[in-house]
Amino acid sequence: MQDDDLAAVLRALGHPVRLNILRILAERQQNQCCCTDVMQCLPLAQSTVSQHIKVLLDAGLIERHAKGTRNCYSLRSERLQSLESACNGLFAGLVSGSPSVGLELIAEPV
Amino acid sequence: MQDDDLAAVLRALGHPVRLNILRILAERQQNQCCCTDVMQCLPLAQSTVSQHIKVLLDAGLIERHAKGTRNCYSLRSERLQSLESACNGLFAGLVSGSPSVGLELIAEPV
DNA sequence: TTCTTCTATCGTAATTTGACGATTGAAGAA
DNA sequence: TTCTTCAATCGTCAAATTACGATAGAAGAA
Repeated sequence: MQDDDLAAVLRALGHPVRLNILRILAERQQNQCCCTDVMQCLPLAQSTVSQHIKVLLDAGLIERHAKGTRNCYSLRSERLQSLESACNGLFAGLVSGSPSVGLELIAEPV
Repeated sequence: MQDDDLAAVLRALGHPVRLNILRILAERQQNQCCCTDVMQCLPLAQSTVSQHIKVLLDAGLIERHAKGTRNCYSLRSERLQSLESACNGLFAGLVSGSPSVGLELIAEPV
């Protein structure tokens, strides 16, 4: 995952309401979950929820699929997985002290 | 790590310049790294770099220690570690579909 | 002391964010 | 058809973000 992309996704995650929306979607992933469902879990206006959903959509963290008269949302798990590995790479780089080199240099330092 | 805290830290991470600053600090963690050092790695004005550093400071991701006439910065690794585990918890919750319950419920679903 | 360096902060401006109500249009229901 | 529901989008507003140059004060160096 590219650096700007990682930053954009982290920024999208950087709001408590959006973290909650992701958790709400995760809880109901079996059932369909539309904007109203999310809205009823949050003390926010519909337009505000829709706006937060759009941020998550733009970050590629969730996807929309029309279901009759409603729009249903679900997590994009493959995107979450690549985010997870990007985060792991970031953290590993930050603690190892060599963020821009591969792991082989840890086994065989120059 | 609290939800608002996690969101605040993720938001602090959500800018490519700040990701770079963290990596720069990680690279030089042995040596001291001051604002000017960071500045020379980035195409930004000193005041802008200082501002980004402040965001990272406020998020608790780095710490400042005066070193003679300069201020040196270093990563707060214990903070990074708790962030890492919070992220792992978040991702685990999102993929498992039960973000607000403990892992024991995965072994013994109700 | 005076000079220089470092850097936090101030002031400013443009842009973005986060919230809201209102509107619009699509899709079923009556 | 008409009515209702759902939800994206628009317009607005206040606040925050991101960038910059300028300033100020602290700490060494000369």
